[in-house]
Amino acid sequence: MLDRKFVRENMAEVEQMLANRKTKLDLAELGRLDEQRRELQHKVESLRHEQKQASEKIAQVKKEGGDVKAVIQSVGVISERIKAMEPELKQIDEQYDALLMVVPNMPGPETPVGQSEADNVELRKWGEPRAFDFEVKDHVDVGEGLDILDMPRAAKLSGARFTLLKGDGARLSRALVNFMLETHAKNGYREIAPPFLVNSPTMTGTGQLPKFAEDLFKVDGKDKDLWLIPTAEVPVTNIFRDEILDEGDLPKAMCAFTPCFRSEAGAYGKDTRGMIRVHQFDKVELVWITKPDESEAAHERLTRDAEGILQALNLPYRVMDLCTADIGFSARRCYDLEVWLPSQQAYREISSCSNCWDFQARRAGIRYKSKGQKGTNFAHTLNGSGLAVGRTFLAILENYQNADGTVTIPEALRPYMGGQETIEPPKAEPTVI
RNA sequence: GGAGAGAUGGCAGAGUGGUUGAAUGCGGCGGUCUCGAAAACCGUUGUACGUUUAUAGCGUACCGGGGGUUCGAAUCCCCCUCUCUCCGCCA
Repeated sequence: MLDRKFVRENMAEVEQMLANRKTKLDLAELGRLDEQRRELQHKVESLRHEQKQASEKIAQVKKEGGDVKAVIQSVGVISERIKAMEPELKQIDEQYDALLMVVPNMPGPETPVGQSEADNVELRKWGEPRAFDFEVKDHVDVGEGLDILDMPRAAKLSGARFTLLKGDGARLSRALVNFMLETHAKNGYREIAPPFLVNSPTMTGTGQLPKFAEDLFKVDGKDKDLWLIPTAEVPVTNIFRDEILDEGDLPKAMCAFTPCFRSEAGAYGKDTRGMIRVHQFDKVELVWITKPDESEAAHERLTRDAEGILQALNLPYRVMDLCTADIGFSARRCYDLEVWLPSQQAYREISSCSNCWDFQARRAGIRYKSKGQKGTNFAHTLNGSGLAVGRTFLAILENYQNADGTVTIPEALRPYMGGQETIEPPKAEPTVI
C-alpha cells in the first residue's frame, strides 16, 4: 500500500508508474474520494468536538443540581447530525481503501522501464551450460525412466499440474530441502515453520489480497475461511503484522520451508508438461525485515544467498533485473534467478528476489521504533526463493542426466542422501519375509 | 463437541455511565546525587488520522473486533474472535 499523503501529493508520478507497469486504474476517482473523505472527516470531527463540550457541560450542571433538559435537547440535535453523516464517511473511507489496496508499489529509479519481460536486464551470468554428447531428455523422461517421477498417477490422485515423487526422487527432494535450510542457517537465517493455511488479513498484508484472489486456493471451513499459502513469504512476513518492533531487533533474516499452492488461473496451456508449473510445489523462502537504510544491501545479500545454492549445486544460471512491466505488485525492485534447462535450451525462473520497500509493511502494519525518536517508522520487507525445490529438482534431473538414463547426484547433496552418488532405476522390491 | 473464566497502555494491575487517554506498581527515558555505578529522590512516558512549515500546538478516534442503547460508554446490551481451566475426542 502506498502512503495516502504520497499519493495525494504525487498524482502525476503515480500515474506514470501505472503506465510503466501497464496497469489501468482510476486514479482520479481515488483523488476525489480522498478529498471527500477529508472534507467530511473535518465536518464530523468539529461536530463531535461541539458534542463533547456540551456533554461535559451537562455533567457539570448536573453536578451542581441544575436543570439539564434544555441542554440535552440541543446536544441531541448535534448527535443526530453526526449520526446522519457517519455512514457516508464510512462508505467513502471504505471505497478509498478498496481502491488504494489495488494500487501497486512504486518501482524504484533503478528499476528498468520496459514494455514486457523482453526488456528485463541481465545483470550477470554464472556457470557454463554443459555440452552433452548424447540427446538430452527433459526431466519428465528422465524422471519417469528412473521411476522417481510419476505424472500420470499424480493426475489420477489430484488432476493436472500435480507431481508424484517416488523412491530416490522423494529422497532427492527432501535432501534439497535439508541442504537449502542448513545452508541458510549457516548464513544466519533463523528457520521458521509457519502455518500453510492463513486468514484474509494475512493474505492482504503481503499483497495477495484483495487483487489476486483467483490465483489462490481457498479452504471453505464450517465457521472459518482460510487460504492455502502461495509462498512462505506470506506467513513469514506477516509474523510481525501489527507490531512495533524495537530498532535493535532489526534486521531479521528468516528462512522457511513450505509447500506452496497456486491455482495458476490464466496460465492455461503454459508449461503443461512436467513439474515446471504445478498447483503444489515445495519451496525454501528467505525473508528479511530491515530498517529502510538497510534494505538495498539486504536485497543484494538475499539474492547472493539464493545464488549460493545454485552455485553449490553447480547449476548454470543468470540474474535478471525485472523491468516495470514484469515486476510484481508488491515489489519496488526484483531480481529473478533463472536456471539453465538443457531440454529447453533456455533459462527459466527458479527464484524471485524482491525488495518490497515499505509497501507490505504499510499494509501489514510492520513498524519499528528508534531510541530517542518520537513516533514509528515502517520497516522494509524483502523476500526471495532460496530456492523453489521442484524447479531445482527438475533442473538437476536435466543438467545431471547421463547417457544411460541415470542421474548423478550433485556433490553438495550427497551428504543429505547417505553418500549416494547416482540415481539409478530401482532394484527389485524387498521381499516380505 | 460440552461446562466455565477472561481479554484494559511495553509488562503487571485498578476502574460507581459524566474533565478517564485511563489510578497504582514495574520497566523505559531525562535529571539530582556519585570519581563511576547501584540505591534513593524529582520529572517524563502510547498509536493513528486531520489541521499546520512543524516529530510544536490544536482537534478527533482508539481500553480484543464489530454493532446497539444514551446528550455522554473502558463501564450497559447483542454478535464475533482469541486466550485459559475442566470433561470428551484425537495425531
